[in-house]
Amino acid sequence: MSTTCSSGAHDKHDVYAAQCPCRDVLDLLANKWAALAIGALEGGPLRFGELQRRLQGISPKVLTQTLRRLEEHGFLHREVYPAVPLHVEYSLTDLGRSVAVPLSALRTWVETNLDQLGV
Amino acid sequence: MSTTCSSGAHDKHDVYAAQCPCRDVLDLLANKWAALAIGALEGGPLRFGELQRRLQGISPKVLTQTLRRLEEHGFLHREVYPAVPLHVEYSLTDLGRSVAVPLSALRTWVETNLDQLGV
DNA sequence: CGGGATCCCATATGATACTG
DNA sequence: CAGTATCATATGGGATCCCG
Repeated sequence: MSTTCSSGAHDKHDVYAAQCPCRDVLDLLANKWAALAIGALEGGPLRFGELQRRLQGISPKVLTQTLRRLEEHGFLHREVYPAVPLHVEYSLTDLGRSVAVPLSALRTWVETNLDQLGV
Repeated sequence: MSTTCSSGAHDKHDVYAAQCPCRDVLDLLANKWAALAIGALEGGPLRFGELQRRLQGISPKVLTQTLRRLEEHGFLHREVYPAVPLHVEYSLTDLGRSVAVPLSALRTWVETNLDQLGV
């Protein structure tokens, strides 16, 4: 077994444990848009509209939801510049840059191995 | 920009493109159980019941759904041994073992950085 | 043992329109 | 510009029971 599957000792860091908070984090990252949003911010801060343009097909409502959840968990930072017209920038935190690494690896895997799949 | 965000040239391998099949694959992996199931099989073939015990909290219906989808996409193989009682084994294909790498990295990241998150 | 069949709900996702 | 408000839908997920 590669990962901890013992279940019983220290479930707190075992994604396979039912009540492990790890699962919440994994669920947060494992949705249709979170991984894409984080990846889009790897190149530097972006504004709401720029993000919406990059994440093709996302609606403003869903984009807001996604960004808010990621912000609550400390993956990204939201900076408001009070001006007219309004200016808001989203950027990765250290934690966000950290998780961006494995997420990028996954995205890259998909793009690279797409032809192996019957899609 | 780290990944391809140009959108216009070869969207076929750009997860950010709306109609890219990459997205379907990413969505397949990005659900509550798929990544866990693949990880559980990294140590070798497992039977249905064993999988259900490892993926704590999953119902038989959802486990079946998860396994079927992964099988359809070529990530794992389902082998039936006609005997009484019935014996069915699930194992990773080459493709499954391949994608298990980035997925493990993600799971490990979560388990490792859990304390950095307010959970 | 390994599911299939059902019923049901929560939530993620979506399309559109509107506003500070 | 950057969202919020609404309404609608899809589907993932869960619980239970049953069957070969």
